[in-house]
Amino acid sequence: MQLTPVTQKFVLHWGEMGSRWGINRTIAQIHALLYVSPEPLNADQIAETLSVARSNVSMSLRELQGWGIVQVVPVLGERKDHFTTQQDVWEMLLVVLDERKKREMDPTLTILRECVMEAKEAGDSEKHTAKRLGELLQLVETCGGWYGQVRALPRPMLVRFLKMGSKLGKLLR
Amino acid sequence: MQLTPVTQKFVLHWGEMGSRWGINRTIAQIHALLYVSPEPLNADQIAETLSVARSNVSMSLRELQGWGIVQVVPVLGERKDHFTTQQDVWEMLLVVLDERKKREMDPTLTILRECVMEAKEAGDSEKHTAKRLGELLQLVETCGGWYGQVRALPRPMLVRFLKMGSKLGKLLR
DNA sequence: CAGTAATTTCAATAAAGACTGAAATAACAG
DNA sequence: CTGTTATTTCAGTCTTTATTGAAATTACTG
Repeated sequence: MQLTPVTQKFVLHWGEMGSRWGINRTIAQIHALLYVSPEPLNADQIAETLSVARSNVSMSLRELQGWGIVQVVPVLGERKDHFTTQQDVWEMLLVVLDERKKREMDPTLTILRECVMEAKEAGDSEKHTAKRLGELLQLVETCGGWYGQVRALPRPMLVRFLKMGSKLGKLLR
Repeated sequence: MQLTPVTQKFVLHWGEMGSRWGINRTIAQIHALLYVSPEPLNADQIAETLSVARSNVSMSLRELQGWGIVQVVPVLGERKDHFTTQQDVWEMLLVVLDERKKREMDPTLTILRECVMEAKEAGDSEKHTAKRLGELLQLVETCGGWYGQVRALPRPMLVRFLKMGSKLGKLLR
């Protein structure tokens, strides 16, 4: 397996972006590779193509499966596991957002609620803190609630909604 | 300067979240500290409170200023620089989103466009790649365009829009 | 059941990233 | 100017995170 120039460019960039968003570079590269690959790949092919250790690929694939964006597919006449990623980009985006919401936003909500409670109990000395954290909490809650609504839209409507863009202003009056 | 339990809890959590999103832990902690502080703080106070080196604080503050969410404020009768962060959480969110769009989304758009072009030029052999990257490009463009629209809404309308949530479904029919 | 292939685990190592402190520079006061 | 205070820079060090490869485990095949 040999990367074409285009694929290589994309894979490298995707890895770079991943690492800026707190995702391990190699994991992001594997994801990119699977995304553009016309066929499912097995772990050895991935390792060879990206020049990383087989064991690293194994762990990374597991991680990606944990995120729900990579899955094993059986390939006829092949004994090794083969892997693909979500082909529908919208679905992929939503799955990632769901997961990050669960992993980062929800715990943040919990902590913020606790902090606001505790700050209120502490009385005057923490009045300012309570106010600030309360505002932050509200923001996170609002965004979370909004996402929940959007998430529940049937796909075509969601896409329509996002493409609508320019009509937003009018719509809201 | 001594952190209260509530503040400490918040600062630590914020630092943790930061690092999951590709933002240096200390930088995120400083931001959190400034956010809840009733008054602007100088670099020495920050260093002492968070137990990090003065020089580290200096670099981190510079980074935060680069992101546009921390600024210097003059304090009467004080010679040292004092720092605050955006008090309005919505403004803060938008500033961060703008910046990440500029730093990560825009370059990604550029690369994707180039890749799609090159893949098309390469003919049949890259047909599949062209299709995949084209779909991804479309997604990123759609999201970017939508954000631009939302970003342009006057603040109150933006908040109203996000709080509306539940009416979204009906609205779109 | 062997025997072989595939995968995973994990201790050791390497690489990347973050932090410090000493020294340089800049800003100010008298 | 000169002395003092404040800030920044950056080479070296430390910490964390990522990666490897050998060994163990698991999954198949005949």
